Amino acid sequence: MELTAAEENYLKVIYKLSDGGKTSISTNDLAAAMSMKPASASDMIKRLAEKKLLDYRKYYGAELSELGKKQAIEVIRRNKLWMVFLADRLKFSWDEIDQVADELEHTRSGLLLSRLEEFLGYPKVDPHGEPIPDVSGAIQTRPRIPLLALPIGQSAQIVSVKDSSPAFLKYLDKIGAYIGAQVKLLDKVEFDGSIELLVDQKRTVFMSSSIAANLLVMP
Amino acid sequence: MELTAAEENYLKVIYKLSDGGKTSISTNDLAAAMSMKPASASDMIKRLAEKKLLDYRKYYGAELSELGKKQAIEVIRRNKLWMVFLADRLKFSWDEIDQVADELEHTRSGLLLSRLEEFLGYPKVDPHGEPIPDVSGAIQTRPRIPLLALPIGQSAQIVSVKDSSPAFLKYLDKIGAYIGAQVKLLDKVEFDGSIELLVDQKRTVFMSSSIAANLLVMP
DNA sequence: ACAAACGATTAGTCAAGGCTAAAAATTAAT
DNA sequence: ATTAATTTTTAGCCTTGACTAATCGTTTGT
Ligand SMILES: [Mn+2]
Ligand SMILES: [Mn+2]
Ligand SMILES: [Mn+2]
Ligand SMILES: [Mn+2]
Repeated sequence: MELTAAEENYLKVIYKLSDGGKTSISTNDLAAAMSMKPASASDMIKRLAEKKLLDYRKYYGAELSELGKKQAIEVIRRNKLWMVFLADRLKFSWDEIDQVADELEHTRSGLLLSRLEEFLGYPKVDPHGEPIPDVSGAIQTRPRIPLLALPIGQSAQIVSVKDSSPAFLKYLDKIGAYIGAQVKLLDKVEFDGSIELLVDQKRTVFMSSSIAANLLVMP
Repeated sequence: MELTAAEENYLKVIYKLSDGGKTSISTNDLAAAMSMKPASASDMIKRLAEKKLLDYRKYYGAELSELGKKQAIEVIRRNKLWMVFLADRLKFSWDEIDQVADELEHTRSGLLLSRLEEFLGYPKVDPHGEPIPDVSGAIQTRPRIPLLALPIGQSAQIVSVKDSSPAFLKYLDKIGAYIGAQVKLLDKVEFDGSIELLVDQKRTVFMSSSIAANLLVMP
């Protein structure tokens, strides 16, 4: 079953919007996430339904089928492996990666993918700290909590960022809060939820709650 | 001027068929080289002419314009850099490379290309020994002659292969005649043009003239 | 309960890029 | 010089995947 690049793009976004294909998504949400018009999304939903990639009841939203889920995960796997290549080997910064990986992810060649994975040393997470699905489609999730949920005085490792905007990533860079950095929550301000953080045992940083809310850590 | 993948594929093939864009090519030849129907090639030629990528007189063939030549060389450059990546880093064998590189070559990102080139160490030749155009489009050709034209007793380095068929490449592998290998022409049989060759100062090989005709060497 | 608002689908259009079949132009053979 | 063969172009059709405008269904506010 050969999917086109457009179909793969839709599947990937549907998967992400619907929390791993578990919940139903609306036409307008899909269109917005794809930066397209609702009519186009509606069209594509109908076609994906015909190909049995999702279950669809008119006017009531779409949900990925098992097959659709499998295909979406495959695309995500390709995307993340290319992300690792771009970040680790080609020294792309976080904010430059996504667009290029969105193109490379559609190169269809089983050999390419397995060789790339081997070349990269079988990475387990992408540059944002998200787990990479393995060859069978299994996604190994690690226990992680929002930085804000960490008890005062406890240390943890930054494992993931929820926002990918250049501004946000640039800020993280500035304070040294990269993926894998060790942090310790020194204090929480009750009033506005802002926090005081020790980064890599070196630097103390004050951070607003809206920033902290986008960081996930592993205690 | 954004070119589609289809347009880039045609330009690349036109360039190669027409000896660097210098001579005019026919619709049928182009169609055959693209594995498409003459009607489709005719269609595309018309569109490329409208975009000033080639000069075209109905019924009399097409020739690349300076602009078209420049674009074609750019595609070839991307193609060859990916080839080097696939061969050197992902350990693809010669016969597995071409199809995948034909897909990767269309990924459009100036940053990607320059970083990839840097990562690969600014290679000068592709895995077949063909020179890689530099960033300005210049192609540095090296003096090279057919193996058959080498005088008896003279040594030379294999720099390029003219055939890319799996069977041929497999044979070269077997006798150790990779790109860069040092060879010495020991003897020529007048009758059938076959030759006796010393490969890498180690092995003596007998080779038919049809094989030898596909090897280019640098004395 | 019904109208208005909102969300989703359909109808119709377009461009790219393939195809087949038919027509036209060129080239080769008698 | 005609005719025949070959090459090239055109005409018409198809699919994908976008769009706008119009319509249809559902949900909400009064
Ligand atoms: Mn994509
Ligand atoms: Mn290509
Ligand atoms: Mn067309
Ligand atoms: Mn459609």
